[in-house]
Amino acid sequence: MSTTPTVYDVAERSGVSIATVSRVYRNPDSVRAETRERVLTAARELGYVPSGNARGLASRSTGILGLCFPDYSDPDAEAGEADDEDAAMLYSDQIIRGMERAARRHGYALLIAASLKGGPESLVAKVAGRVDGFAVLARTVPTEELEIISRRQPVVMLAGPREGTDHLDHIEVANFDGQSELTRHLIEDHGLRRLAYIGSAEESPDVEARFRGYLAACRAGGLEVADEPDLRVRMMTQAEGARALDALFARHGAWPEALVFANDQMAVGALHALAERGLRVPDDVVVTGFDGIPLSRLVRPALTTVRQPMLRMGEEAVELLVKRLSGARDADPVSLVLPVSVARRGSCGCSDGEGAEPGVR
Amino acid sequence: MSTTPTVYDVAERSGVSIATVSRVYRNPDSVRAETRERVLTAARELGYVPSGNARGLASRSTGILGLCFPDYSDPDAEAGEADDEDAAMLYSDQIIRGMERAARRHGYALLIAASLKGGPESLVAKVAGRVDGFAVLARTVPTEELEIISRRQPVVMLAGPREGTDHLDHIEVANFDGQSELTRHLIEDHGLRRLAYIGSAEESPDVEARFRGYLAACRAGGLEVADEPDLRVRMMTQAEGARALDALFARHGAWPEALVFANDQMAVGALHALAERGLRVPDDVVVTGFDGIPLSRLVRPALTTVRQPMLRMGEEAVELLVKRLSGARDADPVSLVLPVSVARRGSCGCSDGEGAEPGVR
DNA sequence: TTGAAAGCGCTAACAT
DNA sequence: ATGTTAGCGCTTTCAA
Repeated sequence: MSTTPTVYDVAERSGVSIATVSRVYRNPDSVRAETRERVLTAARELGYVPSGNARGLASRSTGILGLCFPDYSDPDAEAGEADDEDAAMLYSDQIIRGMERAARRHGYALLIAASLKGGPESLVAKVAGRVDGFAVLARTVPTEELEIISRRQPVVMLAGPREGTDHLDHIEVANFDGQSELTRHLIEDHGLRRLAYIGSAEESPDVEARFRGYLAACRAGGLEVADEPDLRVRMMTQAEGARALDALFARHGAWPEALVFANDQMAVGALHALAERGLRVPDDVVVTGFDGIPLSRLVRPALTTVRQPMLRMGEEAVELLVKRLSGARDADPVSLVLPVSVARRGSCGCSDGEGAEPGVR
Repeated sequence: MSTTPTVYDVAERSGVSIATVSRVYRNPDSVRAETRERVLTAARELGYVPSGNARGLASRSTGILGLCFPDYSDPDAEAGEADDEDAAMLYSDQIIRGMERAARRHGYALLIAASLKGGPESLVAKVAGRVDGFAVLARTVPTEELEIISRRQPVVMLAGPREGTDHLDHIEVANFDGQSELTRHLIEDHGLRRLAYIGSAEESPDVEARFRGYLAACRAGGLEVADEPDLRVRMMTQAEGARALDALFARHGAWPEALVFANDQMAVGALHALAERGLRVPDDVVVTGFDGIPLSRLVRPALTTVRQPMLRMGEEAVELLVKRLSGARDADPVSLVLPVSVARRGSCGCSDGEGAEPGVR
């Protein structure tokens, strides 16, 4: 681990110029085979590895794509080793996976970084300075900052609404459509009329879109509903989902026929709490979620929910970036809305047997 | 997205030297507040973002740690959207998570890349050239190549045996101990004597270590066992786990009292297949796994298994790298063996109620 | 096919 | 507190 060999060392040892050494790596065919071997041998003997930094600097490109996502670290979470599945974390895991896969196909590596505010050197700047283009999960970075950076390099915004970032490529999921289709299913196919919606206090645009989808379906179905969710929780966790029941019990005269949760975590928590109270799902009350996390298939009854294609979101993000990087730099901003699908399972009264559920009884 | 502003542009616009611009970013306090503001303003107006490449080149460090892992892309896997949980993928997800978390704590970002062989520019070289240090999942990269690279920068090897990489830092999990403790539990605490071990055809060192742990415990318990697993499957998937039963049925005169699988996936598959055959677990036959994937808690009966601390593995890897990077470059190679813990659950006949199993009934 | 030389954008002494 | 000046290790014309 002494000194780091450079092109000069390799050049000297193999008796060629540094230009030739460079060529051997960038465009092997442009060098006579014999020379090439000589260079490669010298490189191996010296333990030479090209410096990505120098390369990037000279060629103005890094071969790296980036992803910035929010810091989900949960103060409470430190407790258990094998934590309970955190939806947000699963969410970003999937996106990472999707991006990595697609990036690899295109010959890129992936740089990931969770937000963490610091001096003038914010997270994005760090990432931005090291990649050819990157994706940002909504609400990770001030839009103003993104505006500046996107003048330099392709940026694609993931999830959230487009507000204030019309100049950026953008990918979102059909939250509105998904929730409204699910709600329509409850109303029309199951004939339910007393629904309750449990959303979150924090005004996440995605969650709001879901609620609006719910509202639209309710109204289309002739139900009268307030402009506000029946309940807003703080965290969208299982625990809060379970607790939500108490709040609803306390508040409602008429117990609803269906509990429409803004995500799966809460719905699963509710499922659990309902069981403890001796209420049966879906017979006594219908429960639905949103996201389609793996757990939603595993609980009994399996959770009716809306599946989000998060892996695909990561892949699409990379496709968009790559497209920009190979020419279409000044094309108009693209806005993709990925379709979702309603998974009709046991918790709304649909058959529990949609396909095999391998390994779980 | 026209030309990219540099320190020179910012310096000129704010009437200072490039050195001052640099200082504003690297060490804000060393610049008079007024000057700093002027620079920052100019930078904002210009849309300036420091080039990570130039920085890295000049300062000989990137602020990035890396991870290379195998390409798990499964030819068959393209089928289902929300695939069935792939153990290998979960494995690397966890490590990524752990590394990202720890890296962030230390102010590093994380560069991830799955293997993919190419010309003289192999994956590692690409990663290596862009990070201050990195971790490699065993069997991702030829040891020879690692040998060369590790002369330049810290490398830590994850999982696998240490063979041929004694000069590298290394972290592994106590596969032997875990499997032997689990086996001991079956023999001593449950009084079982006819066990069958299902391993894999591919000679993964980790899996071999598990088998050796099994053997050791069997012999310590006075059982006579062959030097080979009772069965070797090709893929360690749920499907193969289920199929393993047929093979065992066909081969054995005496049906074993316990099926000891080399991982959870297979064990879960077997659980399923046993249920279909009307065999009850653990009454008719005991089943155990290895890994402690989330699914292992969710199946019924819950799977007795050995939990691997993969998240922690990622964290420890970063700690090791950071330590090397801050001085201890020439210290002797470290070899960590992370302890595992046996999760005694329903499938071996232990109480099914180890702690709450939130949300699942 | 190969070499010479001019940067790429920044940091880090060393001056002032 | 701020400016000057060398590089950092590579890619890339332009010549030979």
